Amino acid sequence: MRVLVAEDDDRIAETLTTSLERAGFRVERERDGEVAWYRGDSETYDVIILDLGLPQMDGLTVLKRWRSAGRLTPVLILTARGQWEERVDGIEAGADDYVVKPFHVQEIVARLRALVRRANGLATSRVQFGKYLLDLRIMEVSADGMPMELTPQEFKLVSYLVHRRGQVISQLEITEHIYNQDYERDSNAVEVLVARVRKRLGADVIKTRRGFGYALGDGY
Amino acid sequence: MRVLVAEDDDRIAETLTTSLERAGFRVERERDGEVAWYRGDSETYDVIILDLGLPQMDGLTVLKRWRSAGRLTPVLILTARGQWEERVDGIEAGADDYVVKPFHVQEIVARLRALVRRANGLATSRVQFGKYLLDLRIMEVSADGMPMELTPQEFKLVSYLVHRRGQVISQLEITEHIYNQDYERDSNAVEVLVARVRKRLGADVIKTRRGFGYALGDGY
DNA sequence: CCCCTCTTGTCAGCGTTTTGTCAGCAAGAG
DNA sequence: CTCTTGCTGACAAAACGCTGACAAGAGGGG
Repeated sequence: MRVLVAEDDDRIAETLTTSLERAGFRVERERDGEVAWYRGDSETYDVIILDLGLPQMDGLTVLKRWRSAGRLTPVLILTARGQWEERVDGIEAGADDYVVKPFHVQEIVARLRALVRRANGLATSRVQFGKYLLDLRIMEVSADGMPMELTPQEFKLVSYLVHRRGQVISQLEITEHIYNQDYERDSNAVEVLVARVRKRLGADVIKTRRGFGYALGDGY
Repeated sequence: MRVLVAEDDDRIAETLTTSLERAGFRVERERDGEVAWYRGDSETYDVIILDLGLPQMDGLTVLKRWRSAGRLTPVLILTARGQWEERVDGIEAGADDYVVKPFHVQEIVARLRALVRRANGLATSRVQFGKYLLDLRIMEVSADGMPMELTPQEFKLVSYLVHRRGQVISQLEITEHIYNQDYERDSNAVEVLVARVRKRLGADVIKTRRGFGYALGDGY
């Protein structure tokens, strides 16, 4: 889960960052509206948190530009208490949800999860794949009610593959989505991780497309 | 991946060149706006890096000319810090992304990759050619649902030919687009590759135009 | 505070597949 | 017929991904 936090207040941004990272998101932060705009335009995030009062280019403009360029990444906006017109404007500009400052971080996390789910077209936070059930809320994969005891990193990998079911995903893409930016070019961490997941869920859960990447196995 | 770097500052150009080459791009460099325009107009690059302050003809003009001539090659522009209007102008002139100088080279590389992905992916992820279906999402060519098991290099060749369907493509062009910079001028690697694809998909999928190059066969 | 456990990245070694090279051959053009 | 261009099969090198072992770091319990 890759999330962009566009927020100029350092304290807020840091609170968000730590909580989101703890919740398993990969956070990138931007304090300038214009820069935030082009990152949201050129990169693929799973969800974006957007403060409306940004320097350089205000959040509403940023959002409108994304939408008019066809970017459908779910956006959650942050507004100050009492500024209800802002919220209305935001929703009309294409925001998917909003949270009022000051906020509870858990609330943000919950809303983000909901947004991502909705965007993926998954009705619930629980997804069935093959004989397994992936539950995003409790971060668990189970089979017939029996939990599978995945480690956090393994869980991230499975979530991402399930999320992009039906596609082949390169090692680079996996690295970018489940690791923080410090990725070494020649590391076989992903391969090892895949092996570990296979050892737990069965070898055919993840299939290898040599030279291309990985995908969920047939029937998953 | 073929990239044109239009930049008059030697130091910047060299930094870019080495990093891009290390990242697997095939780099061509031009320091003069007018020449850059001509090359971008007559050659086919996968992506172009364009400095706006070029001698002879400024970058914005170059870009506008390409766009009005229908060249859709993704362009990333380089602007100086603080030149906010430049960026807006650039985007409106048809740039796909921009980076502010001074920049981190890794950032450029990441952006280029994103651009190329977007440009290739946005076109269409599934294309029918003859009895075959090319699916970029799962990196597979299939006939009646039966996957054809192409190797990565074979797949790249087919993708490129399909992408430029109806045109005759020289061996040099193929080399430039599907190999990294290290191509030996006297190598028959492309011929061998063509032979391998023919062995898999049938001899008439690719036809030879002796002395000129290759093209997709009639009916494909 | 120490010790134990769990997680995770790194590494070296291995088997397999992929790919470039080469030499000889076939075929088209003149 | 000759010359040039492209094709083919064999081979070897390189790339790719898998595995088991190891060690550093995080976290928990005593």
